[in-house]
Amino acid sequence: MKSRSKYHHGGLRRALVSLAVTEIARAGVEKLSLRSLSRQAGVSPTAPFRHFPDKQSLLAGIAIEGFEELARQLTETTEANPDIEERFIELGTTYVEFAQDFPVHYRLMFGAVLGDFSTSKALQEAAASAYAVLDATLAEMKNSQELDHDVATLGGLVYGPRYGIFGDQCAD
Amino acid sequence: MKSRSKYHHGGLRRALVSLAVTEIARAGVEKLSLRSLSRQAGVSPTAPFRHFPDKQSLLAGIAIEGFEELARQLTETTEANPDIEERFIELGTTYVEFAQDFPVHYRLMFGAVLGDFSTSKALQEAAASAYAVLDATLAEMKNSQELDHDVATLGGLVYGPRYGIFGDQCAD
DNA sequence: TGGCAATGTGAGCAATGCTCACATTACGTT
DNA sequence: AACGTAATGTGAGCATTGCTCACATTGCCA
Repeated sequence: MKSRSKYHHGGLRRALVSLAVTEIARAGVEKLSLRSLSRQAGVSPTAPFRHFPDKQSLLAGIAIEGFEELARQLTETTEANPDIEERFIELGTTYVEFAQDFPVHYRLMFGAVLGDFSTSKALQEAAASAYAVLDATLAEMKNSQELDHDVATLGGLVYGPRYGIFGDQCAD
Repeated sequence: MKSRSKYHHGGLRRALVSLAVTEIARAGVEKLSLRSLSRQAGVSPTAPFRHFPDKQSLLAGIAIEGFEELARQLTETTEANPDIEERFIELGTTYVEFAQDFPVHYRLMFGAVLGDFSTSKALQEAAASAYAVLDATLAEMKNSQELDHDVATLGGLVYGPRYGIFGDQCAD
């Protein structure tokens, strides 16, 4: 039974993320306003704070969603390509396609707009599990090609230092 | 003769850019506040608007300064390396060193935090003249190595599409 | 059925970006 | 040297924002 005047939105968190993405695509991150999102969702200005402690966390949430989607797609191409060499290339293609298909997510993930990943453990984990998919193939290549360096070094060469090129965003 | 109570700041524009850079380095772009900068510069809250039409333009100003500095450094290594092959490598090194030395500028220039370069002609020009330095060497390589593709294509391969990988930031 | 946690509300506060009318200064022209 | 105009800085003020707090409503489980 749904009461006609629904006091509870039902899926506000998801709605906020979705609305935020379209809003950012339309006007840019700097124009994003929680109050505007609230209005669009038909909800009070303070409702978003039940789902995100602050505005930054909403943005982090989008990035997390992006890393999850990217991990999903990378896993898919991994499974679809038994041959390591082909798989390696296809993983690169998948990455670029992801950037084209989810530009807003991509910018938040790799665009240096989120200052410091260390502010969100969930974000770090989401990013890590996406990189893990790549590392798996890298490890396999290391064996089959008898490469000298460890996976971390190889990863640095292939996709650069994780989480951007700056110290404050580097893992470890 | 300088009156003791200086009504005019003298170099407010430069001061604002400089203060903004340190403020961004300390707290991130999203925490940057024009009013805070005014306070630090010892000036009224509306003074910045005499030098920048809005906050975005201040950020664009930082990026412009960055492109100018980068162009300067690239030119320097160009002149210091007669051999084309060595020069090509050294240009890459210079780029990376620039990123390390001017992280705040670098983020604004290549970090997808400034939404659309087309909003500022000055920004486009500053970026273009930095890329021009690279294109010069690319053109020289094209001849000496008898490469088939034109410089624009070669540039795309070497440093990716200009102004980020997204349509709304691409030149032309 | 009762009670608790989750979720949403409304008032309200300090801060911000920006506009406008006005003040002060610098500086080239005469 | 005097003038006048453009450049630069001021102060009041407006709408909006992020966020807090006390309170209301609901879903759900014992």
